[in-house]
Amino acid sequence: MVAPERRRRVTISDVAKHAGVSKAAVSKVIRNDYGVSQAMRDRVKRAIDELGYRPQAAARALRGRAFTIGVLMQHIGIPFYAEIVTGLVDELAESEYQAIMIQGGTRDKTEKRAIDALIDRQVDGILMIAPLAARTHLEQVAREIPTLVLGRHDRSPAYDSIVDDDRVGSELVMEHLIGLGHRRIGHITFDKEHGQAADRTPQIRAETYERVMREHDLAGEIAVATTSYTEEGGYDGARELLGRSPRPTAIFAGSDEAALGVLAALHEAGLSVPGDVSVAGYDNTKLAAHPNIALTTVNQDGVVMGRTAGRLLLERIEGRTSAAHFSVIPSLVVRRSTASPRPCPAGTETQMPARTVRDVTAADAVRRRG
Amino acid sequence: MVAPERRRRVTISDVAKHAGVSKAAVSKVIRNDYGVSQAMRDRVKRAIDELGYRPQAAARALRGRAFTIGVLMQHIGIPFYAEIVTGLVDELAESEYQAIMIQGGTRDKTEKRAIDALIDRQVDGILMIAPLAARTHLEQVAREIPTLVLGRHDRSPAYDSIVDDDRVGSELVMEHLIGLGHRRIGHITFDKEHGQAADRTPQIRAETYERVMREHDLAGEIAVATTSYTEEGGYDGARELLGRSPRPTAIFAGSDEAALGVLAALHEAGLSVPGDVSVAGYDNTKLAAHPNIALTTVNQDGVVMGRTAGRLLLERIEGRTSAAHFSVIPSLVVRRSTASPRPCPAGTETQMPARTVRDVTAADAVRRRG
DNA sequence: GGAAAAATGTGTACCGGTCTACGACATTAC
DNA sequence: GTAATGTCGTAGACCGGTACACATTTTTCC
Repeated sequence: MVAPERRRRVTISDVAKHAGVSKAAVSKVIRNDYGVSQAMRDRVKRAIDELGYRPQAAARALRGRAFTIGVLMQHIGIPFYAEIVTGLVDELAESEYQAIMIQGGTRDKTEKRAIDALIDRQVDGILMIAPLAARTHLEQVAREIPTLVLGRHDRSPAYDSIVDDDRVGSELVMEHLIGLGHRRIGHITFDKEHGQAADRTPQIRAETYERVMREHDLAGEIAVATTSYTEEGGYDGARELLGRSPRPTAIFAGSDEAALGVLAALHEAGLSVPGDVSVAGYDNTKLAAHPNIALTTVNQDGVVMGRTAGRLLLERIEGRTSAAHFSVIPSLVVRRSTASPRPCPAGTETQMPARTVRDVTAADAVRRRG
Repeated sequence: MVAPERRRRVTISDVAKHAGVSKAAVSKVIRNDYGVSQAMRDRVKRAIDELGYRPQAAARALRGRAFTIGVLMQHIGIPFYAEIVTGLVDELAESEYQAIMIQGGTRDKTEKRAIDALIDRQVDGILMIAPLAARTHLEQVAREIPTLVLGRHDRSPAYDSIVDDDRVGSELVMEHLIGLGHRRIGHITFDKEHGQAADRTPQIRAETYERVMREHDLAGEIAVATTSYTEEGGYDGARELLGRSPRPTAIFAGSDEAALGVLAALHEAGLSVPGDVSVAGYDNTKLAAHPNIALTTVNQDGVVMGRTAGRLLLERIEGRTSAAHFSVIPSLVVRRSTASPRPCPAGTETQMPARTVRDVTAADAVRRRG
């Protein structure tokens, strides 16, 4: 067997020669530039097809664009991030741009390396999902490359941003629980001491929890456990809240991850859900939807966020200079983990619709902000 | 406020000028090339630090390497893929290479576009996780760029490959169930009719199931439902198996996804797990580990696979031409979804350790194959 | 001490595109 | 008929690196 001789790739010069025109002409056709006759266009396009030519991104990047959008995320295994990427990829599908993902990890140092890697690869735009970096660093990056930050509440005129409206989401949960008749509602949050919190999300959720409690004259029932938004954090937080007397009849965990820990703690304590304690989360992760878990939670439409991100980035690349900030309205997903505090007649299970999603349309869900 | 004037990036020429040497010298230092004195090295390195220079990947790619490994996957939200990437990133951390991920989607066309995108971006190596493409196409890609295919059983001398040893994994499940005393064990598999199956994985699992049944003189009890490896497939398959009389006391679903569907179907039928029916899956997804699900399943060490993939790709890039094929030995994770078929005395729950993972060390888990 | 060998640094042609400047030609205006 | 304008195509510099060829030292060895 002959060694597989690596055949040289077809270049723009090959196409030019094959079509009997100049390199410049081919380039113009590829980029849909001005100053090409229809005849020329057809001719070049035929040559491109015949040779199976595809421009090399690296060469293009050197002078013009790389036609690449870089997406930075801590970890690729997070379902919500996957939704965002789905939306982004969807939006970019019609364009010539390609999305590439890079893992930044959970440490400042590794994230910086990842961001640098994207810049070094000349991406045309960067979508940062919940980055750890300091705001000044983000602004510095944005000065070099169109940047969109998703999931952080600290806006900047230097870059676009998209966030979930955590106020609305938290209100939805609280009004739901209170509407069911709960009064002793606990909350699990976290602060900087317990992990990397470059963002105010937990604060907003906790503040809203307290505000709604007060608005319903339940200030005396406020009970917050400050741990972290992880399964362990939820577990610890739940144990703390359950230790109080009287114990809460409902727990609003700041995140689904934490809510899973809460469920584990309740399971261990021999308490039933929602019979003894109702549980609600935030984020609508895939786990939350599973019938064996059936967690009431808040859904952020990641796909819409991703689509919007793609659109905004393309706009920026096309030259927009003013910053755009979007807030996406979440919706409540009621499942079987929440019910009225009074137990139902023995033997019958709470009859809540298993997967009622009060969805808003994409158009409603996104609203432009000042 | 002054418009943020985009400052020109520091280039190799800037460094050369600042250090008072030639471009070529700087390039040599960067690449650790032969023919540089220690004095020169120090001088250039200082200049690099002082200016904060980082080479531009696009420019490097044009002539030499891009220092980029491309990872193709259907979807970034799959936890097992995330593990692989973790291992890969870990392995690459010491090198100068960076991993970028790209979504291929679930259709041939979108996958092809993604692969082309990687090639156009001049990546130095491609890791394809369970690609859909035909073998000939993969070989064609491998002729251009060092390629490693993960999770497909069809080897080729053109590219390296890493697979889970599905025979061993399936044996582990079956021996476990039979060891518990089960005889009527059903299996859920899928075939090409029910989805994209470029690979023989389901076949191997199903064949092993049947073989082990026969080896234990249980040929008469063999019951296979052919649906798909999805939650819906598991649901449908379980309903089919449960319809038989007598119904199986255990179900070995070909994948965790399918197992989740099985659980849903059992739940709906009012059957308890593992009291009435034991359930085992394959893949050890994150869901399977959750206490509310606690599924007995087979764990493939994705991190080890990723690390191995990284090492093999770097070897290839360095010039290895012979193909390497690795098989990773999985391990059984026993959780609460499996127990002996005879119900325990009423009131006590089956006492199985919740999260016993019989782990093999990384060294044992990977073994080289002809 | 002198020749051969090794070590070190530089000049410069690339890589494959993009893009500006410019020339040739056609069309319209006066 | 000539000038002005517009359309179309090409030449060639350029992007920021790499790597080869070569000149110039320095070292090694008799």
